[in-house]
Amino acid sequence: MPESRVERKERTRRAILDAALTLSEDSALVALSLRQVAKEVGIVPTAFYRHFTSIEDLGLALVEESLDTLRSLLRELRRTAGEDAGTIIDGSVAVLVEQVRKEHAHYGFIARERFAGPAAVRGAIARGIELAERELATDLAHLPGTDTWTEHDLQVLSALIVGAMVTTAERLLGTGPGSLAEQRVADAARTQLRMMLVGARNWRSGTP
Amino acid sequence: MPESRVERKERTRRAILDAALTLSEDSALVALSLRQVAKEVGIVPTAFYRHFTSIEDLGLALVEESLDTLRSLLRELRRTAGEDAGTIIDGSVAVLVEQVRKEHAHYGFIARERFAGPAAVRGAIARGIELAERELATDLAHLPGTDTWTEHDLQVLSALIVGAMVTTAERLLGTGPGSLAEQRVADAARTQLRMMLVGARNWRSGTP
DNA sequence: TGTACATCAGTGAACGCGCGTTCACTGATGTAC
DNA sequence: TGTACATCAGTGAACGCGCGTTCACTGATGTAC
Repeated sequence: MPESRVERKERTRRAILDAALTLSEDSALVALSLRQVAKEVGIVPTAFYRHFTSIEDLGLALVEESLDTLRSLLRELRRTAGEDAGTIIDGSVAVLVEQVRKEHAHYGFIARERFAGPAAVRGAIARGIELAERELATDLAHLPGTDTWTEHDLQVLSALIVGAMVTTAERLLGTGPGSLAEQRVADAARTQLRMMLVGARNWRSGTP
Repeated sequence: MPESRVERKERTRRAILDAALTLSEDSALVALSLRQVAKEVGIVPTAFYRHFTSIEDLGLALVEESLDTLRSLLRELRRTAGEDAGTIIDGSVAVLVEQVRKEHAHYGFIARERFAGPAAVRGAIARGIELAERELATDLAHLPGTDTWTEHDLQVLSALIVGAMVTTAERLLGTGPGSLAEQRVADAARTQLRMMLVGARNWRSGTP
């Protein structure tokens, strides 16, 4: 049974998105040209318009699917929780490494566009990270030992942890899968999370 | 006394660097064109070649002076140290806020090019941040209470602190000078440093 | 101090190139009867 | 099942535009004597 028209169209659309991710890999979305993308996909430049109204439109689609990937990471991280602190830490770092490996194109895209992208893209990424901070703050509030914490301190700790995870993800992007460097980054991340955990356990809100 | 030829040349060179920083502000170095820069400066495109051999050459000059700014921040931070922990934290955050305000163009440039820039630029920025991590690790080793720490743990804590400072600087870039948002970011940074300090004080290397 | 020459930052015309976008088209797939 | 028509992903020529780079130039500043 041959490919239907909609299947073929979807396949080309997917190829355009993948080509855009590949081509922007060692530069930025803003440096991408419609003709480059079309050439990489193997279609004529004008055929691009059957799938996207402009390069900006393509960029927004990439942001959306990259943020989807980010949201699925958050879901996966929460799914892993529930055990004791040490297990949560090891499990979370393992999930982070695995997800960054599996969707490295999306995470690379987010890292690149977070500050260098168009204003709309930067805003969307910032909101995605803020969402992660708020969700983590809520989770932290339900943990034992945080009943004396102010909401503000929970939010600040959450931002610290998310920031460390973002930095870890960015470092992972610079290492090869299964490499010694990757193991060192993952190991440092686990130690950092443990240090923050020790800090949190000994923290009393209101202490100067 | 009229401007000498070398003075005038230096002034134009400075104007080109400033125009490049301004024009790349809401996009990236890669999106900058020689003709745009020349127009902004008020010279004819070909006059650009009297000062730089290419846009890439201009980019490298911007990286160098941005990294100089980063190094002067590190020097300033170390100069402030020597007092008790609370004073060090308040002083460091104050210095960071002040420096990011004063040289926001350079810090913005670093934030943008850190992941989206050409490989040579990304490498230079990464080395600048690694240098900060190593220097801080050395400073931490000379502090009382860290004698039981392994070198590895000192390095990891250092990376955690530098990462939080980098994230703080990036957040400051998104706030207005003297704004409420700026105060909130500075306040969160102080609290985060205190939390990490509490973690460090209760940390024992080798603890699982 | 005055003159003759050298230097060189900035000019302006010209080039070939890749860009986004328009338009009329082709021909395979899908649908109505 | 067969035919006639509609849809629409992809084609190919053409356009005007901004780009980096070349080249010969101008005229003010600097230097040698």
